[in-house]
Amino acid sequence: MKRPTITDVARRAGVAKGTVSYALNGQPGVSEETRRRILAVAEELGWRPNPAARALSGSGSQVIGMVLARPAMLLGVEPFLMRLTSGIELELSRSGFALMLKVVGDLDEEMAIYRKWASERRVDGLLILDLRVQDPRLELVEQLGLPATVMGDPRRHAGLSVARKDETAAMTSVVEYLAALGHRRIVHVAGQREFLHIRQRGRAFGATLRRLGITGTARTVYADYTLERAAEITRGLLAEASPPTALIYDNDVMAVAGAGVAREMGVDVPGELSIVAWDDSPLCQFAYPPLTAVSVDVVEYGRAATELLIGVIGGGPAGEVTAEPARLIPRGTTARAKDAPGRA
Amino acid sequence: MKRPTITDVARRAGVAKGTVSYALNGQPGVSEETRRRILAVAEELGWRPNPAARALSGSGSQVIGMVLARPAMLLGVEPFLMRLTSGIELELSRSGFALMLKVVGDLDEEMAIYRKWASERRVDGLLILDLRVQDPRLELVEQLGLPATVMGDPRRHAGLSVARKDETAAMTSVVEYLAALGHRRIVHVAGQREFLHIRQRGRAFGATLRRLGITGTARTVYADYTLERAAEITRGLLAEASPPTALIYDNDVMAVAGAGVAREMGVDVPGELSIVAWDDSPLCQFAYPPLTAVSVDVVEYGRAATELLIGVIGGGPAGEVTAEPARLIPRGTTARAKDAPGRA
DNA sequence: TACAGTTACCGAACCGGTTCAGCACGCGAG
DNA sequence: CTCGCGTGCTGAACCGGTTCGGTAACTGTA
Repeated sequence: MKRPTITDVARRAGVAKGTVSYALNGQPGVSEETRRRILAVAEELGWRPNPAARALSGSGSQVIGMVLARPAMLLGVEPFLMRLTSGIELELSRSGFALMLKVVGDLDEEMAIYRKWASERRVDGLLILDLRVQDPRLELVEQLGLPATVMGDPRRHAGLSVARKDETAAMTSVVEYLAALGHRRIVHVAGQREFLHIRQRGRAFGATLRRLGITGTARTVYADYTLERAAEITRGLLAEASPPTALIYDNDVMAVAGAGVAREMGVDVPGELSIVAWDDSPLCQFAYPPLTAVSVDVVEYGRAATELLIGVIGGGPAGEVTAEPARLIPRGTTARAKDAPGRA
Repeated sequence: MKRPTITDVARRAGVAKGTVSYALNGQPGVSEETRRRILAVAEELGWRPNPAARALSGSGSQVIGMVLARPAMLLGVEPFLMRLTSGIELELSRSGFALMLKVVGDLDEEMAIYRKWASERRVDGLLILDLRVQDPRLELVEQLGLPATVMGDPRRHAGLSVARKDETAAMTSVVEYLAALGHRRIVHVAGQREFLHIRQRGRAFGATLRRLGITGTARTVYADYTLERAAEITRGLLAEASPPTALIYDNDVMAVAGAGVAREMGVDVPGELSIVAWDDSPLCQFAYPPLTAVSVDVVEYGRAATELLIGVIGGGPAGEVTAEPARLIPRGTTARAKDAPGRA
């Protein structure tokens, strides 16, 4: 009834343990015939490797780790994460790796987990999310010697792999789109300013406006990703003497909340106010009116990042990938600005 | 530079490996003085246990597993999952366990993972989600001998722990609430009929209606949790000759989609149509109008289920917990039925 | 004082793999 | 025929813990 070990296979096949190990791992030093026989016996006995034993004798644990450092309240509202996870799993399944997930409250706890995992050899590599502007994790991880893929676009990345996403190009296209609709008073209701990708969007937002010669009301306001703040900010903006005619929200749920506030205040969307949501999701499609959204193939992004990581764990060099450019999907929340000058 | 092992600690403390092991695990057979000395040395050297070594010599892996069998499309739209995970982590952190997460496409793959994990001793226990009406997983898991907590309310549970949630009481209170508002034409737009909790809600829905003497239009319609179906169904219902005056959705995102459809069709919410969402979330609060919702403390539910599991892994008997009763939180999407008879 | 029982510790086996040194054998070259 | 070398396999050490049998020293009892 007990699970067969490599010793059982060896005995049954009439060879030494070591030989079985070589055969099962496709290493040289075993004749083709013996290898076939060993594989047949292993199959027959239903042998499965014991990851603990493997991990103990130097091989990795076949596990990659991912830590989410977000207040519990914020976790639920992000479809992004689950879709990313789907993508990660896609790649993990092919390579037989498993995913260790940890949810913590802040960056310090996250780094404590990295230290723990490293010292316990719990994971072979890390996926690093939610890059900060000055991110202490990169240095730590490099110092710990753990392979990692950084998801985002860091300036310095200390020999780690990077899965980039071009926030700048995406934001530029959004602003250009709104500008082409005649919007001049545009506000970017952003997520937490600590996040690098948010900062990058903010910069691109400002830069594009300047390039297009749009000045004045246009600005970025940081909302820390909570819906409370997003609603509050939107309320404030719409109550201004000369309110914005277009709002860009850094995620879909904030956008829904924002649209709600507009409606509550009697501001017509998209008649008087255009809204763009970042990160398209089913919610965007089925809200009313359906939200114009910036769509990124998050699943593929997660998959590619994981592929990169597995490559490094396998001994390859650190690499880079860049996610496919985001696409702006116009739906029902964007329209020509009410006060737009007629087409030139 | 290498990480200290138990042997290093033993040498440094001048005792045998075995003694160190006993001391570090708080087992008897070591004098108080020696124990203190060993602990001091371990601390000084920064010793950390190697989980692989522990797992290899009989102890568990200190990991619990959770498999999500849902089509990738459905994953993103469920705040429920992330909040549940927060609760799970709460308990795992105290006990030093880690969470292994796997996302698969269907129940067969899920069971394959269970077999794999069991044979590889990857996990010490399982959290089983999304209970089906006839759920083949329960038997499998019992057969594999893996401790598990079943989240839901199964008829038979084969010696496994159960974390119950009283769907019946919750649904009953929702129906009573709507009935008290004068609603007679109520439809329950349900999730997938395969899920046991959905079925339980459906039954409770019907039973309560019968008890209250409400018959006719009232019924449950299964929407499979996709927003497409939910929107489509809502559209169909509202187009009927005698459309429902109240809709109960099995999750918050379907409810938002439903409210959108109503608006699109010119049906006033809550004037002409009341809407209740299951699983309260920030989205419910900040949608407009804010959604009346059934609120469950999902975080605590996850925590309690995990506590139960850890108990069983620690050798305790299988147990049961029941989540705190759901609370109905009236917000802006429910009102007195338009055609309600005056108060008696 | 002799003996049994306890306490505190030692030493070794063991978990299930990986890896390396070494050995036997066969084959081609000289 | 002998030497040298590559091939194919063996046996053992090793990874870092846990656990168990054994034993020396100490304690209590008759």
